[in-house]
Amino acid sequence: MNRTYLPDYNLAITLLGGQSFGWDKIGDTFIGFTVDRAAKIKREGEYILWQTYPVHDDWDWLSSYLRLDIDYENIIKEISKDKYIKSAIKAYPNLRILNQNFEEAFISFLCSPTKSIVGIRQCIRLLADKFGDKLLLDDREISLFPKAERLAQADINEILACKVGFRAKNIHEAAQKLMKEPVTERIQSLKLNEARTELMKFRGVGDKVADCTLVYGLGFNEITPFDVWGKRIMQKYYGFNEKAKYEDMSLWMKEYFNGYAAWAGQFLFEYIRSR
DNA sequence: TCTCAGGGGCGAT
DNA sequence: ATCGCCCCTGAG
Repeated sequence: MNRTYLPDYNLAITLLGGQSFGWDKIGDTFIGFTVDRAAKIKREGEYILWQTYPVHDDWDWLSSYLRLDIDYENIIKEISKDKYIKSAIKAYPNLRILNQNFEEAFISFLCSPTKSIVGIRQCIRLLADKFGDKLLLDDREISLFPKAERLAQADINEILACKVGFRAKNIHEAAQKLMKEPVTERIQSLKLNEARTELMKFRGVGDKVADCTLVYGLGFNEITPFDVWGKRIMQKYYGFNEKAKYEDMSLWMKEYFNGYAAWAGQFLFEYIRSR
């Protein structure tokens, strides 16, 4: 295991909250899989012990995944102007947003509609076991997140067997569409609004799935996804009424948090939902 | 055993 | 713009 100084990073809530679905805490070690790497991370005081697989010692990958390139202090400073956010930061210090692979985040959130987080996690593991590459983490075999290419080739019934229900068709279609043209490269090159429009052209992608993909898979900081909890919170704490539209709440958050709505939302929704 | 909501979105009105 | 339905699971 490598040892790296990283005091201000809340591994538990960042890795096990609802932004990525491939992580488990086994004993005091976080073990997770993504589409191209698996990793072990363990906190030791102000340091982390870590290893990556199948490529070992890949700090370039891990630091990018953990998104250590952003100016976290500044973001915290910016969003702390809101009193609820301030409380949330106090309750969950050092919560972060991960930088996930675009296709991985996209496919993950295609599994999410009307599912609980445990449900999504279960689907992702079944898909990984059926379609993902296998590799050995020391003494333990683990499946990587399936590549879109593999899902595109799959029989729809195989995908259905992963308990995704009516989402199977959406996942299959999306994977095929990602293979057809260089859609991934193109979407990754677009600005926020254009990328959002492109994502919404996929079957199964509405406001929520699009925004989750934009924030967790494409690195946009300036918007936040609203789930049912998010909507309730906006009503309870920020004066939106029951009829408030997704777009209205989204625009307001974008303005209010001035470029960092993603981070504000992450704190806010994590904080209130877990109470 | 049953009901119900769960980090929504689609398609018919 | 509204509303029933999509498939499946775990909680109550």
